Amino acid sequence: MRSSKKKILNDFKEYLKRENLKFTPQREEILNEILKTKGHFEVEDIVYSLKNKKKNVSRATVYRTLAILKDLGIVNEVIKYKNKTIYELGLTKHHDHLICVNCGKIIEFFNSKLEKLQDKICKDYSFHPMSHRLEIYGLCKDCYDNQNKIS
Amino acid sequence: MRSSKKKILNDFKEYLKRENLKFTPQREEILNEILKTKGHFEVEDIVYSLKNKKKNVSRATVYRTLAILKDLGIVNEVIKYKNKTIYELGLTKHHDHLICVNCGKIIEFFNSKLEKLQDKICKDYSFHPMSHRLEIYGLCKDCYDNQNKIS
DNA sequence: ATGGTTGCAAAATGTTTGCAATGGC
DNA sequence: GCCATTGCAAACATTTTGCAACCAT
Repeated sequence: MRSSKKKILNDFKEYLKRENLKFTPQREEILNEILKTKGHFEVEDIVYSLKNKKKNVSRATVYRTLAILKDLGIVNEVIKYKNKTIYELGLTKHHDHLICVNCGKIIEFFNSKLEKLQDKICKDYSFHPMSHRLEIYGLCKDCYDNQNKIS
Repeated sequence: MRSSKKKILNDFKEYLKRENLKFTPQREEILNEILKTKGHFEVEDIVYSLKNKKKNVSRATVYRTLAILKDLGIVNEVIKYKNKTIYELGLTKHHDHLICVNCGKIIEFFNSKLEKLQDKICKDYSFHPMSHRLEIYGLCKDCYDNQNKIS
């Protein structure tokens, strides 16, 4: 495993200590829940899972903890979709998304040329990039084939 | 002018007729306001401008009209930033965005190499692209300089 | 006159915040 | 014991919606 749960937990604890924050059961539960989630998630997912497990963690605490985890880089905001924020575990290698507008499938990809080209563009505009998000919308192979079969 | 205001207005009227919708003074005022805006805008900008001109158009109507204009392709949602939607006139040539996380400034750019590279990537994944959105977050020159001045 | 449209206010949604009680360290 | 943290509810911000009056066609 690239980054073990143990290591992440330690990073989290160290970060909290460094920032003079406290390691609480709630924060631990939230982190655990996020680590269990392999893909994308939103606040409500975490609240719901914890409630199901009879762990009492308030929605406010989830929001507050996510803010910390975001600062730490353990989670990233992926996108605001339908007025709500979607997060992902930020430990995986950076990647972009191909999103099928028909079936909703999300294909992840990474292309270093693309990354370099973006850096060059930023330089041209004297812009100092911190992160980026590329979403390409269209039809995945299956949906494209199906569509052409029918018509 | 690539697409005159007159033509857009006509497109709008035709679309409304086709969809069995009505051309109302409010819809005309909203469209005019949007056409006057050269760059990005949000709902509040439109509401505020119209109020200043003593044109009585409710916020609800602005939202409802924007939904129509979005379907028609006259406006596009650019991003959801800080939980609010930012729009732009959708008639301009395709471009991507550099977004300053400090001052919120949005810089537009277009790079044909980038477009071609994306097409290639899609081909590699047998994905048939229809549109895309690239947002690069970071610091604009001014904010970057200011930040480094202080510390 | 018919049926879409409007403004309003209320509701819905997602997120943030003030505060008293709690609990890490 | 200090001070960050928590849960709660209230506050906020944006967007959506129900409804009665209205108006474009």
